[in-house]
Amino acid sequence: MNCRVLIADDHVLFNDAIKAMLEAVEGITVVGQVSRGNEVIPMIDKTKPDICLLDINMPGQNGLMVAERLKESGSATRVIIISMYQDKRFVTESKRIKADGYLLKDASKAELLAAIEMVMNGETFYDPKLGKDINQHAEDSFIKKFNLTKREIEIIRLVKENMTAREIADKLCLSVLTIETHRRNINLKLGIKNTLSLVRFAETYNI
Amino acid sequence: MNCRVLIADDHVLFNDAIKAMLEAVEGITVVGQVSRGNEVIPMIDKTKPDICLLDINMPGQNGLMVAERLKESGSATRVIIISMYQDKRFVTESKRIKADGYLLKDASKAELLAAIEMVMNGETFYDPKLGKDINQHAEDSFIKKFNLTKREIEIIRLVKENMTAREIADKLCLSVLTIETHRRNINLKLGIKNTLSLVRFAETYNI
DNA sequence: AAGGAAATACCGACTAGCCGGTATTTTTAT
DNA sequence: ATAAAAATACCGGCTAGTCGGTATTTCCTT
Repeated sequence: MNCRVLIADDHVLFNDAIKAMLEAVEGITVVGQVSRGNEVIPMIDKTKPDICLLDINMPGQNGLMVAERLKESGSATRVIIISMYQDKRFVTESKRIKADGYLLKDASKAELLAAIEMVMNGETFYDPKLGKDINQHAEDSFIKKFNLTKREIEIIRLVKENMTAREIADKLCLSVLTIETHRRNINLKLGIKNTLSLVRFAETYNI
Repeated sequence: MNCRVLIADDHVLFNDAIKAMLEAVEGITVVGQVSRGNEVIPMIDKTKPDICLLDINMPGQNGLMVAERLKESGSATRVIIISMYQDKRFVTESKRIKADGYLLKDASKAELLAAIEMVMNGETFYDPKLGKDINQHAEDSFIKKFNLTKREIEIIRLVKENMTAREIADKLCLSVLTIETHRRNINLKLGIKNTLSLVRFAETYNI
């Protein structure tokens, strides 16, 4: 397959690097790169790429808005959103505007190439790390890695939502003392001492 | 020149792309890539790179803390901070810990190569786009928007580093009661009630 | 059925943070 | 020089969380 790709990210270094990486791949041509949202569509009109790799944060115009306008115009160019955000809101919005893919910057080169191939084949590719099922899998391996129980993980999630032990106790119909014991055990297992560390841990491991 | 480079960024895609881009350059070898802060120094010990390209935001340990520890240990590996932040505070901190370079992700491939060459020649390279007026202005407008004082912002930063009021008091040679008063005033101004909210605020507004 | 793990809940004591306030000193702006 | 803002520090009282422990019940695995 021969695939023409346009890269759009506000970080020129990222653009340059992705271009170098993709151009080493048989069958992929990088036709251009832009770093401002409002440069994307004019460049697409000019170079007619098969796929546009599109960051969300860009000066000039937001990547999702660009993608929406592109799709509304009936363009043949497919769009893969490349984002650092795992945030469900961005994923949901990407699906609403019918973006052809959504990849996290945590993804590997291999995953990017897989996304490009699937999208070229007319399929969509949403990063497997997004969504509930990945959370289930993560939860299983996560439980094993840190020896956390299901209840502990549930409580970690509620702490992450900025709930106090009392609020968590009320929500789960348990004693506040139970919650505090769980938190103590969690802190022991994770080697941490306070709420902020726990929340950061939860964010790092995407609980 | 033959230059061995280690890449450290939490986004694997960025790592993979930078690796591909650098390996196409005569005289540069990528000896490894890591995506967690606490993996950096063990990998440096193992691969002995000439230069480490180091992001600031990484799980496990902050890139600047890693760089500081590296410099303090007398390592021969030079450090170029690669950051999306133009923020003067990061630049200042990079200089304080004697990082060999600081490059924005807005920089181009050519600029990265120039930085690598200068640093290999024993010079430092701080991205020319960095400048006082932008960051000073950003901080000024931030102060105005939330009506925060300089001391309050300083304390917010230390809270973000997970320091207790007592630890902050010791560090600033003030009474813990002073710190608690500042925190009270901060919470009042921002309309928040606890440490987690404060830290999230600080992260959202990039303090 | 039995044993082990998870979950629940409590005790006492401590640190940390929050919340209402007041007051004085220092620094900055006019 | 003066006024205002910022910074500093304290009082009393509260909630929240942490830390050492123990004990019982429920659930799951063997």
